[in-house]
Amino acid sequence: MPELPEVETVARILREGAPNGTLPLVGRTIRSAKVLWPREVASPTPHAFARRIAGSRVQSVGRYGKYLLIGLRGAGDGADALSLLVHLRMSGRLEVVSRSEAFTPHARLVWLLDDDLALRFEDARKFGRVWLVDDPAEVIGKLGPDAIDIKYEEFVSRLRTRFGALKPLLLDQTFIAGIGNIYADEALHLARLHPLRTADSLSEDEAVRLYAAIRQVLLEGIAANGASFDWVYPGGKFQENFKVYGRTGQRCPTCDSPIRRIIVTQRSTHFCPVCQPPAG
DNA sequence: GGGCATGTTAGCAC
DNA sequence: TGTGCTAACATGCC
Repeated sequence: MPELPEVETVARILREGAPNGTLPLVGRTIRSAKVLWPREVASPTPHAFARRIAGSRVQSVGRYGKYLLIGLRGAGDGADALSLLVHLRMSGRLEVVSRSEAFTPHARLVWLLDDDLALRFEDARKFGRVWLVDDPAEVIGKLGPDAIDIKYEEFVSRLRTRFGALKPLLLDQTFIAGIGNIYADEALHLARLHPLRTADSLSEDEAVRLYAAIRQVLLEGIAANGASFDWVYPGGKFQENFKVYGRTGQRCPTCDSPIRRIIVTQRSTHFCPVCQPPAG
């Protein structure tokens, strides 16, 4: 499921709960951690991870790029601040559930909470990762600015140091953090830029369009609670607004031309050949 | 069975 | 150093 808008939606639900009765995670005490698939614990060792997190209390839930940042206060006096970071990768889901619902077939980690609740990390494809660190920068320190927070001046100054194609650039989390394959394609279409245009070829006007398009598609995605269109993740509505992603051969909503699909750096890339002409 | 999948990383070449 | 290509991670759906 997870690009910036989907991760933001998960963070909001963990912070505030959800209308369907899902309770907030903030304020809960983590009694213990059950590691069902140790390879998803990136740091420290799974044993140390479980030992160190036990007894801590959830202070905050945030997001940076595609990472969930869960702020903890450790157990005991002189309690140290800890950060639990979760990356959902391709198929991760993180939800507060009742303890009786926690141990599903795809549950990879389960944190047992107070009041017979649990925080469940399901991940069919096992690509997800969790970290327990003193300082989030140990994990996210090399990421670029968050794609929602970045200001235009910084976006352009970073853009002007790059020379490669726009599609892989938008997916480069050290350039800008949070954009994935869907929102990259949607942003490039909205900006009327071909995915293989190079960063150094953009005019000032085109750079403005790209910046504005990124903001718009991400904010619309957040407003729609993200996108969901397969077996992985129910909930969001943004898939109903896709203009190009997954619409190969269908009509461009702007100009009625058939949407084309190409492969760029191993990723499916959808664009309108009329609205997004190649450089030339 | 083959092709596809919202992500990231390592190794390699230029 | 920047860029981009390939393979790998592991599983499930169509």
